Amino acid sequence: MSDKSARLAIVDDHLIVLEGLQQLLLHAETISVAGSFTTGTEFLSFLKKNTIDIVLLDISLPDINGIDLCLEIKKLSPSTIVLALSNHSERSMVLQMLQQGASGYLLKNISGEELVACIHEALDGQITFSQAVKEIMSRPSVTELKGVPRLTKREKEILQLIAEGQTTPDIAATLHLSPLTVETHRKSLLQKFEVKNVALLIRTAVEQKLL
Amino acid sequence: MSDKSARLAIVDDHLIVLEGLQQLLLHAETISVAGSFTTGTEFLSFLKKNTIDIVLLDISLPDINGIDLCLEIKKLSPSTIVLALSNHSERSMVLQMLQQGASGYLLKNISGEELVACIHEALDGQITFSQAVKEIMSRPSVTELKGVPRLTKREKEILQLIAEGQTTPDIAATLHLSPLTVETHRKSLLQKFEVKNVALLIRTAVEQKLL
DNA sequence: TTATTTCTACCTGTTTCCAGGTATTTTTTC
DNA sequence: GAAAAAATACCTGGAAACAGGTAGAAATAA
Repeated sequence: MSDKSARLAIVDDHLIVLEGLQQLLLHAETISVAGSFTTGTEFLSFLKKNTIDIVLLDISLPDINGIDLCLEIKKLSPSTIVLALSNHSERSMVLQMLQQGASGYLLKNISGEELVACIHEALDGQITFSQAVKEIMSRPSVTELKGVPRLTKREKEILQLIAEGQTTPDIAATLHLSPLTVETHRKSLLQKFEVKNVALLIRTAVEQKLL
Repeated sequence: MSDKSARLAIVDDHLIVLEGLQQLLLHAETISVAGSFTTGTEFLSFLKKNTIDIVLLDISLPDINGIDLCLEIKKLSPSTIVLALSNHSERSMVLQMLQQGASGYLLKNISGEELVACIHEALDGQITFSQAVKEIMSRPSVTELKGVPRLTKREKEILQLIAEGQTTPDIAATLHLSPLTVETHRKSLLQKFEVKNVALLIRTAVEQKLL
């Protein structure tokens, strides 16, 4: 970043994590913890009056979710670098955060050196991940492995209605289609999911978080 | 517990949490941190050679789950008090841990004073919860609120098979029953869940974590 | 502008589901 | 030992699901 030590903020509703992070960053004299916060709003109001170079941001906060908060931070102070810090290692979460302008994603099982290294990388303008996240992002997604079918708009719509308990005639009525058309889509769904009835269809759809 | 300070161990795979807890317990001179571990097996082998009065135990560990670990600890050293420490606040988790001999359940958003207070309570032989857990356990369970039907053994069995995509004749074959009997149970399931077809049956069953 | 995908719709026939019962036997529970 | 709950099994009839096609129009991508 620069010559002086970087001003860092921590946002996490767990006191334990706050303390732990501060402890881990104690010996990095290039980084100074300028503040720690337990809610998103708290941090936002602080950010209005102070300059922060980088923020370690817990994704699950009591008042606002990390994705929205990230957006707010970037709106308020585009130069502030956001590093997501989370227990959850779902690809979709990582991608969403990056999309909102985060510069990296760290899991809470990160080590001290790794944490410092990642902060420096982020300050240098790079995108950075903790080791565990790198692995998750590099290996083929579960979606690809499981072969989650890509559904068309109509199919998603009809899947949703099936999951709501609607029968083929019902769905035809709500979508203003011929029941025969609905049956065709229904058949496509069963084929794409490689299942032979709605029971399995619903279960696998739920498992694959499509419902 | 006694006159000297209590020997406490921490088991958590997150370095941040380890550091944070140590920090929070630094000023409690009645408690001394005798060791911190990132895996269950690591701690178990330590416990074989050392005396530990109380252990703060993360439920989600890489090598062994908290419930099994708790049982192992109690087998190895029945006098060691186990306090579960977790991010997850599901009733069932809390109950399972207590059943395995844990003396309490703390969420990671606990404050420093609360943590020390809970440790002391546990050392005094009491069952202790962090504030957030108390609230969860005191209010009526989601199960009761939602009116999750209580299913008979057979019904659960058949529900499971339906969810696996088996048809009535299939189920009859696998359970060596008349298809007509299976149909009767199937009807009971639909009635108890107050749904009108399998699609809804499966969805609500999944939602209520029965599948 | 092709080529491909998606959406639409139809046909036939079998199987399964679902709704409405009734009823006996076995197991629990009180 | 009586009562309640659970498990078994049956019947009828209509509705819906599922399997196996075909096929034209419309939208999208190359």
